[in-house]
Amino acid sequence: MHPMGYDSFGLPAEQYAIQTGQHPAVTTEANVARYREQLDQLGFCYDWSREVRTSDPAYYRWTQWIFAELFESWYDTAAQCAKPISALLDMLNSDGLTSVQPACDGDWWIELPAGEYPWDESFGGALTADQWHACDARAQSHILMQFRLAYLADSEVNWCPALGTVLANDEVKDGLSERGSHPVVRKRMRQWIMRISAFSQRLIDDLNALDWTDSIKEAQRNWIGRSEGASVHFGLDNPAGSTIEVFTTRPDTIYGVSFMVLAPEHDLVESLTSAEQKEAVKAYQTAAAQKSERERQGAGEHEVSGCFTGGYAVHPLTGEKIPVWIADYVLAGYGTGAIMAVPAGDERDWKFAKAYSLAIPAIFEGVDTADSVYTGKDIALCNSNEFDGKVPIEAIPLAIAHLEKKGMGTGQVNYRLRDAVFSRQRYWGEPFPICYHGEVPQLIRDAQVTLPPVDAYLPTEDGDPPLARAKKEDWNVTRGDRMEYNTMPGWAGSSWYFLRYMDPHNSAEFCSREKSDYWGQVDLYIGGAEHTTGHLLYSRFWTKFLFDRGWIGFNEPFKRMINQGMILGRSNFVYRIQGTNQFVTFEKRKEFQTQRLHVDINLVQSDKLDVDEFMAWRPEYANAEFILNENGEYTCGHEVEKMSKSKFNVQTPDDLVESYGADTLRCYEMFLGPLTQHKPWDTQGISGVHNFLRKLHRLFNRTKASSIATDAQHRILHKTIKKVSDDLDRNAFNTVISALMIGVNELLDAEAQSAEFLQPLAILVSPVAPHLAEELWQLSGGANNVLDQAWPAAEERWLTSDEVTYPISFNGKVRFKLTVPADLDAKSVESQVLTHEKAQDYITGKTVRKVIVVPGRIVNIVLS
RNA sequence: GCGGGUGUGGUGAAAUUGGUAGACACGCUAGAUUUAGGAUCUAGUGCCGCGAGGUGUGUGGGUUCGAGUCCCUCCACCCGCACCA
Repeated sequence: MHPMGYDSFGLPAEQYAIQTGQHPAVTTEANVARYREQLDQLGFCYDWSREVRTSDPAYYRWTQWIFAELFESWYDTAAQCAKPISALLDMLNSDGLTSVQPACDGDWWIELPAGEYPWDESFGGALTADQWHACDARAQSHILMQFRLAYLADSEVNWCPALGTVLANDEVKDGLSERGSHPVVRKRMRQWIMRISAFSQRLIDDLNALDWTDSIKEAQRNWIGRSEGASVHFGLDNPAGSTIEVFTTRPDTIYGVSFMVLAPEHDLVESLTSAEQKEAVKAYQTAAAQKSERERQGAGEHEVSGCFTGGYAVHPLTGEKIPVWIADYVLAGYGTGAIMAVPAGDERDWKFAKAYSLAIPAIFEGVDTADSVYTGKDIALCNSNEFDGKVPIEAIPLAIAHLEKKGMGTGQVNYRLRDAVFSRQRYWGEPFPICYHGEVPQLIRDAQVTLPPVDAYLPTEDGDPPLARAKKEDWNVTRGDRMEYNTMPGWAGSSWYFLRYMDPHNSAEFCSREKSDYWGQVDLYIGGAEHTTGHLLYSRFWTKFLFDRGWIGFNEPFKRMINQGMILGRSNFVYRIQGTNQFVTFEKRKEFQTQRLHVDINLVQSDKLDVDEFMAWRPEYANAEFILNENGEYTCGHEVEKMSKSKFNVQTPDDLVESYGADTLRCYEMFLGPLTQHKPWDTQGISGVHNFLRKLHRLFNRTKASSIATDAQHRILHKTIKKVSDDLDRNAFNTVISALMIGVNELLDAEAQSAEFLQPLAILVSPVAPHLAEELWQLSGGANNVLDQAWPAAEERWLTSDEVTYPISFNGKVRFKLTVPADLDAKSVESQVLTHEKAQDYITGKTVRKVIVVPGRIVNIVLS
């Protein structure tokens, strides 16, 4: 099966709709037709009866169905398996949460206030059946939401107030929106989220059985980021009885804790902060919120910053008072958003302690940590009571046991992988099959929700997503108080399409079990390594989910994968002066604070921008102003990078097909280099490949029916058959082309003229140059179609030769060549070489220490 | 900083298991042919050297009869993630 489809929801179509007012379905349709034309023109053999489009309601109906099933599922951590929510309900009704551990946030009850739920302040998550029964329907639905695999929760987004919309990281440049150069802030928003983190361990473990490159597997492991350590509770005075939970990979260093740090957004910051510190803390929090995620984490040198809350925690083992700070370097989204700081043993804690003159207790034997930090694991601990004299490898398990005994902590495994935000405030995506009764979301399962028409593809004035523009009667289904206004992200439809290929027209199921059992996993997946931490992880997640629930019989989507290299393009840039609509030429860009923006390469000739076309390109540039160079021109910057729609550096194959033909383009692309390597798109060498195809044509054009092939010609042909077959098997398409070039050159030299003899060559060429191959097949008198012919076999008798030429080397340096009968044994080769007159020149006056004869390959004579 | 990848002529690259480094092309040089050409053909083309020869796969070392290939060291560039407790 060799199918093709379109991941046809997404930003470029939506952006175009915003600019032109045309419905994205219309432009998408046109684009698909265009792609199909190009694919056909290039001679690709896809099974078009299996084509899918993620934006087709008949397809996204099943994307919606999978979402609904995720919503109706929870994860049993004991069984490591996704299960239907009905099973969890049964448990809750009989035992509460006493005998089951659903995957959830460590403090899932934190946003369910004690007053409104049947528990008090000291509730720690151990819900009883009685408490469950005491909840009303609304409360029960909120509790269940904490355990669903698709759930609603607050999450931070890039919010651009001026545009009234949420931006992707891609659309934010230097803290300003790429479009319009407006400020962007971080904002909490109610979002659909996928509980991929529940699958973390399986996503790591199951990598072992996959035939993928080690680099991709390693990158996924790092992304998932398993770390072992302990969860430790630090008590607080205020509010009395409360605790800060931290995760640490080094519980053995707990006696070196001299302060604690919370993320500025941490829930406990408010109650911890003393009256005197209130203002400073507030200011720090505001400053942190105004920084974009990129700025806060990445930008430039990491300057330490933080603020004392005025509050204190209690050390779980020593009972000492420990100051609690907030700082940027602790991330709200990782672990518990809080750390115990051990300045002696952690780089960042050490820098922080130095910057704010906090104590650095010495806990490593013979190491003075006043001047430098020690992060190794080879030195024994000191000043650590029961861990004194032990190296970390011994002390870590001891520390965990000790904390557990005292009830102050537990051993824990943490994963870096975060749950995946599944909402987009966009129009051109799958609508959710969800309506709301008040705050409570409800699934719509008896009818498919399709995208309603809207008057504009922009957010509403209140900042609601575009779908909020649809009036009640615009929706094909309306339920509850309102419909869900968000749409699904791009990766929704692309996470399962390979299953739809197996059963593309099924209107009763996403894919019948019979079909998925028949086809099984994808045997070979050729895709880009740039999807490592996105698509390739999400597909694995959804596959495991569908497997757990019994809808498919395998738990990994892609058995074997080859990562093709990216084709790189040459991008052009313009430089916008920050906060203005003024663009400065490349030569003068350093005189201003600018944002570098991609510009469509079609508007640029030899790096000179056509400013009129540029102004017409997008409405926001209609009244752009330009600062030109001395020649009155606007020069663009340039860079070679991934060829991509979002970088506006895409070159279409059309012109090349026009002047050289589709077969030349196909062959040239293969000839450029190995499949897995990145290659800049450069058409310089295309004439060489074009020449080759013309020579090939000439070879077939001068055939004579009466001609009979010589032995030498047979040897050339069969050598070529073998090389091409072998190289195709190992996906070395670049050397397939050069083997064919060599074969054709040699056959031309050998004046091959027998049409029948040349027929296998036409078949060899058919995978790389199908159009020409068909013509050659006809020219050589072949019947029917070249593509239906059996692949030629290389005959052994033409591959062997009765003679073999040995390179003769002395001390590893090749000096001359010697041709001997192929069946001559090593001993005889040796004596022939040593008695050869040319050998005497090198041997004379020296001692032959050793003679190495590698049969069929080389002879090496070691002299001293 | 962490992780991954890549380093071979002027350029894209080949060398599949440790066995003649630079196949096959592009480009370049010279010549032939042509009204002309960015067409075609012939010869040459890693570097140094008139030559014999020497030298050469990012650097330095090692293993081996033999290393682009294996081991160690360092360097450069590219990609991803960027304070992950």
